[in-house]
Amino acid sequence: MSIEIAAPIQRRPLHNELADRLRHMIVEGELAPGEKLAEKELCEQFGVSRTPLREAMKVLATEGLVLLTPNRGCAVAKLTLADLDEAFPIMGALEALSGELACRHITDAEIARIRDLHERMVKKYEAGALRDYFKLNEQIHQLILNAARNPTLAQMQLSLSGRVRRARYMANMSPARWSRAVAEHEKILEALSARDGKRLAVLLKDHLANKLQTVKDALTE
Amino acid sequence: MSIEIAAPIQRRPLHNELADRLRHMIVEGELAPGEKLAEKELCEQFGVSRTPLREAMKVLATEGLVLLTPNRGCAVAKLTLADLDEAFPIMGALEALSGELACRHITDAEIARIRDLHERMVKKYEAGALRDYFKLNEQIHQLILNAARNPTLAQMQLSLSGRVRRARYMANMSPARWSRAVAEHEKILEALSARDGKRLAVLLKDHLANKLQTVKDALTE
DNA sequence: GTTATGAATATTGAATACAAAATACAAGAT
DNA sequence: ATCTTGTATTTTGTATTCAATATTCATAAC
Repeated sequence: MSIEIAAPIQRRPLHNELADRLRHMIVEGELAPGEKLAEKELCEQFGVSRTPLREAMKVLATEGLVLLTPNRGCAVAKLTLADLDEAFPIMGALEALSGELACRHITDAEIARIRDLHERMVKKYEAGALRDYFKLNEQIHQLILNAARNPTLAQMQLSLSGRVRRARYMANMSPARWSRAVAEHEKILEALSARDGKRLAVLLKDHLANKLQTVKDALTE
Repeated sequence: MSIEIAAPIQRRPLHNELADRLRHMIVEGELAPGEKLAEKELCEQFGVSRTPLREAMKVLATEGLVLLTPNRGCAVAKLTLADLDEAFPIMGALEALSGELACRHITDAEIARIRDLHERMVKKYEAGALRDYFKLNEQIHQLILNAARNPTLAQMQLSLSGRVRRARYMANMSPARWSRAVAEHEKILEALSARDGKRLAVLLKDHLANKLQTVKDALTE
């Protein structure tokens, strides 16, 4: 008998696959906010029937990415300023909590990993590579979230950041704000290294509040 | 021409109605955690076809009330101790935030309303009417949440409390814990009246932490 | 020209039909 | 008797069909 464990054959329901694909398309901005999503069209595009597509839509609607209006179809949810004003304080509170929890649970190896990402992120900042900076930034926040050891929290945070991500605000962040964000990250790393949960919570909350201001500035111009 | 506006004829999709009904049944404990939900059976019970039922299930699964396993159906999500340990700190953080926001926005009339509920709640405590106490308690928290003027926050909080509500822990709250909870509510009302956001945030967070302990005590006996 | 009306068309909602997978069960092998 | 193995049944996943509603567009009235 073999010791090897055969990898299970990957088979998943169409509605899952569809929900993932559509979620990705919405979050990444491939489908514009407000865009009408006609069932027939999407079915042809994905080569599936309406049943699994409609099931996927219900999921996305529950996640707040899509708006279903009875008898008149489905549209990508718009992102209003009010939405951002609502979402960011929540994200701030959740990040603050995850910071506190992370300080209790994080290992030295995880901190080292974050420090590594942080240093690479700073280099991207110095090089003015905003796209790469943003990516590393996200990874750092993700690792802190993982260190909190609270999957429910991680999932909620992920869901919220998916919603606001579409704002695509980073594209026009002012030099002043960018430099400030980097400075904040420096302090975040410090607090995390010292495992100072209270301080990290405050830093992350403020960091998110500033991010909201950045987004709003970008959107109102 | 009449000034009266005719009430719109209420027509809603079956999947909405089904999701609401099933959600209620799960949250109120009419469907036990872990219970298998066979499509055929539910369809007959509600007198609908499988299509809208399945759509409703996708919604409930996204909300975390139900667990879908590919090709082998649907079951009411179980509530583990780990789930509670995850959910309560999040609820604490969200309540803290809503407390802070509420202090900024709440009107005198709203505070008066809460004070009224609070006093009635205390009377129920003195009378040992736990069921009524619990109901008023919920209403107070709900009003604070509304006063925060953040629908996204309210919705997330509602969703989380729906999940943990099934624990039905209040049924066996010790006299000591109950008295403590009432004392906490007294201070919560004070802070709210003084519109002391920071203090209210701390009180609500601690209140939730204590609630978690109550639940865990009730479940482990 | 603009607005109102109604038929034709398209789209969504729900039920049914069909396909694929899982479960239950019986017969045979060990 | 227990464990396989194969078959029947049930259940789930997806496609298709039918029905209800909304939209479009042409026509007519003003």
